[in-house]
Amino acid sequence: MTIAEKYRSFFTKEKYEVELFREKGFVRKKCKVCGNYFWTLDPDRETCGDTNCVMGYKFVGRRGPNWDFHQTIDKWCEFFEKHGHTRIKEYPVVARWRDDIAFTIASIADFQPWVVSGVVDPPANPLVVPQPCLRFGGKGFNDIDNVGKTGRHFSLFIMGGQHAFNSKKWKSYWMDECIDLNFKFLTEYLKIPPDEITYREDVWSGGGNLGPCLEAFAYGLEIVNNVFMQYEVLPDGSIKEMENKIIDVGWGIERICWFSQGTITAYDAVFGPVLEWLKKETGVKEDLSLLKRYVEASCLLDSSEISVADRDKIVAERIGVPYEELQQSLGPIHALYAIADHTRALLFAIADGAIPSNVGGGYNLRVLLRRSLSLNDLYGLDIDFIELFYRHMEYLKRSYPRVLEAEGIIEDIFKVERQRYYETLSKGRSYVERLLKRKRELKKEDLIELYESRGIPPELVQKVASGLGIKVTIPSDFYVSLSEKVSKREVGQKEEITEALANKVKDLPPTRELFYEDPYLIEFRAKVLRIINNRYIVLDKTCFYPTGGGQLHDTGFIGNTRVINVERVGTVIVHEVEDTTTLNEGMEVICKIDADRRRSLMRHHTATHIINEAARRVLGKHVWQAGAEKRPEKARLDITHYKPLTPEEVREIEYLANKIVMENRPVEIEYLERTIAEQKYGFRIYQGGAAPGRVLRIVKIHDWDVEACGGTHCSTTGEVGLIKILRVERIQDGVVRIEFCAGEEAIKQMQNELLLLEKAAQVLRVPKEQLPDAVNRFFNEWKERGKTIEKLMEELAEVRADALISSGEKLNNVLLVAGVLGVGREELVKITEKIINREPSSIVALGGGTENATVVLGFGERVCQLFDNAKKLTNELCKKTIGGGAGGKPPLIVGGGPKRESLERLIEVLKIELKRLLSEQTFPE
RNA sequence: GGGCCCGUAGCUCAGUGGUAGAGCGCCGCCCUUGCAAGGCGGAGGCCCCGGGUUCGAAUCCCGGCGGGUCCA
Repeated sequence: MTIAEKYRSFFTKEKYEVELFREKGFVRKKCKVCGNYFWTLDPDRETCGDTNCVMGYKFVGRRGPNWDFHQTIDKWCEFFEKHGHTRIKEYPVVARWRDDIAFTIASIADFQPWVVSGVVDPPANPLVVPQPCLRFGGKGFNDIDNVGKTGRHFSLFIMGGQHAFNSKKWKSYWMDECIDLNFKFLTEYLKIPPDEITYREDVWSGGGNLGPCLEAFAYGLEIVNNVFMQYEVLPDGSIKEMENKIIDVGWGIERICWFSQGTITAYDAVFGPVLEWLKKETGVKEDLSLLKRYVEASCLLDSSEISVADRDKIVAERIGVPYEELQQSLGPIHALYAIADHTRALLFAIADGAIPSNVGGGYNLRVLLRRSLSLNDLYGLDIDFIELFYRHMEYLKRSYPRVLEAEGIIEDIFKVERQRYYETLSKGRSYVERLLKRKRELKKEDLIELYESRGIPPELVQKVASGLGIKVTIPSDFYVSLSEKVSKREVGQKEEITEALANKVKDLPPTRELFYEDPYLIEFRAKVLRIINNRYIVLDKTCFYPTGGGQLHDTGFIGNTRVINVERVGTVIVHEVEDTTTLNEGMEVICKIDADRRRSLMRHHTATHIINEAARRVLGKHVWQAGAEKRPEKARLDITHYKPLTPEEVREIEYLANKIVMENRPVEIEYLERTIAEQKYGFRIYQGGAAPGRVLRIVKIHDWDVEACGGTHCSTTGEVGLIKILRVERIQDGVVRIEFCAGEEAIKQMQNELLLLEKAAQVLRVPKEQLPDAVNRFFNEWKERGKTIEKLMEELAEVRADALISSGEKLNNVLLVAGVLGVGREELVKITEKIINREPSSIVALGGGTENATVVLGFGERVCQLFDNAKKLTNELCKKTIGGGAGGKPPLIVGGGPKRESLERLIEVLKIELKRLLSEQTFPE
């Protein structure tokens, strides 16, 4: 049972009955279909207004105010601005200020967690924001498949966020005024007759909060959900009234636009000229009446419980059109809708700095892109995707100029991804072909393996198989079996330690942070406030930097005890020390940090900021920091980039970074209120991920880089000294790791590298400048020599084989060659091969080996099959005499063992055994 | 963040503990008026790297590097 279900009975009629309902005379009724309570002006109404309850969309063909996409946004904003709201700039769809979600999934996400929890003031109150949101589903595979089919599902949609914040400090409106505004917009702007509007009661929960919500419906479409965040859920499951009560209203901008136009689907209304162009380019013409019937039937089927293929079959039956005919007729237009949606979502995501990838949120983008390509191929649409992206850009830029950020980069990303996709497909195809030639039959496990490890969907397997005349059936539960895997989350051990410490320091005042006041301070006096478990020390002030923001902690001394770790626990800084016997709570101590270590960390941190921007200038605007670590000896920076770095790019980045160092630019620190910082510098400041708190510490390298950062920095770039990139690696699709060092470490590094070269040059006795040529020559010579040796061994084996053949004894018409030679295994094998190839009626048993004993048995073609069990015999004898074993199969058996001294005896025994076996048979001449 | 798959000739890949292979491509010769095709011969391998197990590792184990893929 969900939290919302648990508290459903708590939310009684009174909790929903707003002023408007009383004033206008709304009546509360129970929906005869879904059983939910709803409010309406029409006393005869029996259903709540949800699509399923009223059996479909009822506004199609009904003309409203007829707004296009941009007009919808403008009108909607205009209405709320007229009623005291401030329109704020939308947030990116990539949620960089959050560490719990990859993409912005709702307008309220803009204000979580800092504004919602009351730590940070809202940018305006009340406010509206037409926020682009990405949703890829999460329940299952079906959700994304809805896009294009139901007429209302999008992977990217604009949520018209209407928010009002109420706290001790902030006052705004609550339910009465909210629903009042709501009703005004629906009736006055959207011109919906009042008695067509219904408000359905529901309970909303999310992120540990709970509250009543009223969903507004008209003509079978939910247009807006009014959520009132009012309660928080405590750890014991009980609820309590929140201090910050927030109005979280999400308007479906696409739905309003659709509603205002009365088109068959929302796509027709929203994509405007882009969809027109797509239709013209591809020549796709939809059968309008069939499409209308399809949407009417399809919108009733719950997408999360039924696969799209099944749904289409049901729809086909309901509207009385054969399934195949339906597919053929509507498939292309559905594909166009989906492609228009997916490419729009990709455009926004890429413009905001996301990159398709095989991990994280990037994977969702890859799925969108591949799905678009596959639909394009399936219906032979032959869409020029690059132009499509630019058409979207052209259309969207009026309301969302930031999509232009994708200009120039989106082609390259698309091309790289497209190539990868088709490579995977063609490799997959040929792999399946080979597999089928070997196996003829594929089981469910095979199909799953093909899909999971090679990305070959079962449909493709089926297609390839039928080309070879093989039938492969896809189990109906195929995708279900895939999703059955359970993922476990590991709880960090470290978390538990900090949690235990947190309880022991929570009564202490915040530690004064001297490292921010003066990053060059290395010695200070402080008072010991607390000693915990003879291991942890809290001071009243400190310049020991605690691990954070990717920068490692400082080390040093408190009094004469060594500091080995420093962590931030809430607002208190805790020092972990070796022992505390010389310290007492309350005493004053002299503390000193390891200055060299700190200096090195500062250089590495400033260098990280320099490199980050250098990479962006060299590689493109899509580059964002995806993680970083600064250690005393080196640092690493992960950046988003969609292909591996070339050596030239690496050199260019390194060069540019050092140029900034040499220009000795000032590094300035400033403290800004979060929302002011965002407005002044944009979301680029969130390079290091989510920065906590109300006030942000902004680190600014003059005319170069601005980031919210809690680290210690050099005061000018010149202090970094020198930046040396050590190596780059691609840690996953879309993320490249740059490892580098700065200052003294960089000098050491360069000296070490030079030393390596010098050592190598010395070995080859050439000047280091000639090293590449010399190494190349030596390597080639080495290869040539290997070939010569091979040839000589071949010849030698020939000679030895000759000698052995003439010295062998003939027994029962078979030539028996046995003996011990002073050669290694490889040579023994070669000699044996030569003899048995030349003498079809021969048996060879040779011993040799360099350190260990080796024996090789060979059988000529004509006697071969009579010695099937020779391996077993040899294996046993080897084990017994020389302590090893033997293997292989006739005509060649190889064995060996460590007891070299018993080799002669082994060969003797083998000879006797072989003679015995020979005498038991007769062989023709 | 987690899982799975793959690294062998220039390319696509077979080979699962015991002689490193195939197809395509490349070079030479033969056949042909020429082209296409065919026939014969040949060159071309740190079997990704480093450890370990073993008498013996392309093959098994561990680690690393490189690529692919599925899922949260």
